[in-house]
Amino acid sequence: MDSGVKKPGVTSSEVARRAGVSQSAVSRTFTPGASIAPKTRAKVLAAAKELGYRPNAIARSLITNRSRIIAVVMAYLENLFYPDVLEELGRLLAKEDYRLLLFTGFMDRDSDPVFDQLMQYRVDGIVLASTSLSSELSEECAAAGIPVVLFNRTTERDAVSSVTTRNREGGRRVAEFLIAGGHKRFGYISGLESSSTNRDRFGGYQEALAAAGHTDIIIEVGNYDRAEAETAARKMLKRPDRPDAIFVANDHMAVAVMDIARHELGLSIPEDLSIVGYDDVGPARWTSYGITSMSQPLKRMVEATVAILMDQIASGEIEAEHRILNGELVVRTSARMPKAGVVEVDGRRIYKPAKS
Amino acid sequence: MDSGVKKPGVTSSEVARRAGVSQSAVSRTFTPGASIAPKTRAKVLAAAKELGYRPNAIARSLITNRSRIIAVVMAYLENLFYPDVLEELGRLLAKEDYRLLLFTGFMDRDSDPVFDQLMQYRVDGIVLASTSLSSELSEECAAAGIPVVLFNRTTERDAVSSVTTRNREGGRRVAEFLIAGGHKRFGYISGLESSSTNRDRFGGYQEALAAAGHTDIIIEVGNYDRAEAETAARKMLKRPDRPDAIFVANDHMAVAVMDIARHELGLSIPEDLSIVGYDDVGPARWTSYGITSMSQPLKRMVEATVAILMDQIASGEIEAEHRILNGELVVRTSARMPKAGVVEVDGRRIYKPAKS
DNA sequence: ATCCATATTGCATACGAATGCAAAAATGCT
DNA sequence: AGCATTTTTGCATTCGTATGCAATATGGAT
Repeated sequence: MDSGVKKPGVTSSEVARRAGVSQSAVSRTFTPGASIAPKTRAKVLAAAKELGYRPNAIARSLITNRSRIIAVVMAYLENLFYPDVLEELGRLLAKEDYRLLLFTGFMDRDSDPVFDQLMQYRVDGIVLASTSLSSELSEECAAAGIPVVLFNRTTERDAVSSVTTRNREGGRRVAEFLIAGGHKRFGYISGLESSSTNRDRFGGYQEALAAAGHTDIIIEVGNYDRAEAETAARKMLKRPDRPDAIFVANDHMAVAVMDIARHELGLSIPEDLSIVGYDDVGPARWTSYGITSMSQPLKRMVEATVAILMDQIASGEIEAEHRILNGELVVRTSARMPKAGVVEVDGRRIYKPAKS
Repeated sequence: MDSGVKKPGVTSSEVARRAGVSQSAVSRTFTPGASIAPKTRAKVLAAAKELGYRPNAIARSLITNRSRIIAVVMAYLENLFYPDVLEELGRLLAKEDYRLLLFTGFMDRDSDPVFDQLMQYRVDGIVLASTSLSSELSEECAAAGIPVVLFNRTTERDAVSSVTTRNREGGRRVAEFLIAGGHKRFGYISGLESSSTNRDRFGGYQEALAAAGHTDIIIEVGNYDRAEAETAARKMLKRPDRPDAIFVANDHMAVAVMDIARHELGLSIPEDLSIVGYDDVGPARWTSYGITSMSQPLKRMVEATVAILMDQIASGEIEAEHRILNGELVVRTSARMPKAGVVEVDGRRIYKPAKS
């Protein structure tokens, strides 16, 4: 229609004039708890609709000092786990009437530019699912008084909240499962060595293996990256004493490892080699892979994340809270099955050893 | 440290006082083109650093009437193509000093709440990569004077900009490839029937098949959804006259179709059945699938998208622009190869028939 | 040293909505 | 009807920054 010079932008004052009331009345009409007579309210709403008025969130933020925006920092989206998280986060935040500002695609050292942005937009909260710059960034934000939740990771000083699963138990469970399956030589393809998640998963794995007398784990580094995982797999599987069981730190890498093992090295899975992953993400469920994997209860993790944020925003108190959820070892076809301990729950097969 | 009551928030006036200058000087220090003496600037910067000042983007937006925020609307992220797009978009937008507000996870009819949000936050531009609510939403936004770019889709009335690839040619190319491969019975597993992308891909496929005398295409609907694609594949492949070549409207579904064909129905690919997909997305490249697929030049598509937005924002003119890019048929192992026409470019094998 | 052109600076105001306060209107009660 | 409450309303101010304008400082040329 019009040549679209700029944006028009109907203001509350215009609506007020049109409705024959004060600007305050308009504001109160659009403010949930405010004192406004039903009759006035109706007049205002009518005028607003006629003019196509929508309250300006920017102006509102300026005065309320809340942006109703949550920043989400994710290093990369290649691993489907994160898009899934993102989608669920978006859903829950929308339900709480919050928007999601996404920061992604920079694994570098430079946390500062990101931090600057966060501060500049006065976001009400932050979800940190970035592997690398967690600690520095989280400290800064916490210091600035902005609620932060570390998603699927933690830092030593627990000054900042986090939502994780029992990674150590998970690693232990994987080891028990593989031992019960009768495996003899164990490998581990690690994630980012600096990440808490990786340390814990490996820690539990190593611990349980050691308890069973296996102290020689063959380790390669995958850094949560597909290409690096491929290289790691090649190296590990070309050894004369190649493992007959590999725990891969996440499914994203496990998929790559399986591809290399099967199609490049001609190994049969699980006959020649068992593989267990972590996350229970989409591709793990695809029949071409069927990865036996420690699940992470994504929905509940996201729920907890949002709950913590909402709590802290509402109370103004930033007290670090650590939510640690349980995962399950979902049994599929990528690893040899133990004789006992696999039970069926809701159509899924879960490894649940009797003792523990 | 402090009990974290609320957010402190250093203001430009505080910095001004500290630096012994006016608030205007502070503002100008942080405004790229502004007139400010180097000496003053230095003083301000020093004071700003001391106090930990960052300009308040909210307040700035209020007065400049630009939020430097681009809204991205994506229906779902399950298809890795979209996370990839998202990541690249984030990268390029960041480079232009724009933030990315993500809306996702609502396939429903209700475009209105989303639209409301967009308007309330006075976003400077919108990228619409949502399949369903494209047309309605885009019209509304365009009417409001906000630059909109449809990503990987179009509408009839070309009042709103779009970035797509030659889907019709793509469909045609796939047909030519399959015909050249000596296939006899052709199937198509469609995406959302209402989407322009699906219509075009199928249109080209059908057209080229018809030109070669094949008028009986077996069609099932997959709606770009994995589960539906599985059902579609089962139905199609259990027919006595099952096709020996299937064009699946995107790779996300093609993966599911391959899983069903191979593991549920025991078919060999490409011996018993050839499959061609679209997008050339991550899993298509994984060796377990090796999907022959029409590529979409993601980076260039995103580049074009951002370019259009920046143009329109800068000029204030909203003139619909349609960028249509070329894809290539990347040949892998999921479909029988024709005798001729496959050439190697940059280590990838591409189907490029001599004639056309 | 003087004067002019140019570069800097501060003042005052604007952006659009929210809100404390006091005035006004509506309601309840006797 | 008269008075005490309670509910609504409008006024005026505030949030933090940008910017037009006029005032001032700076630098160069003569």
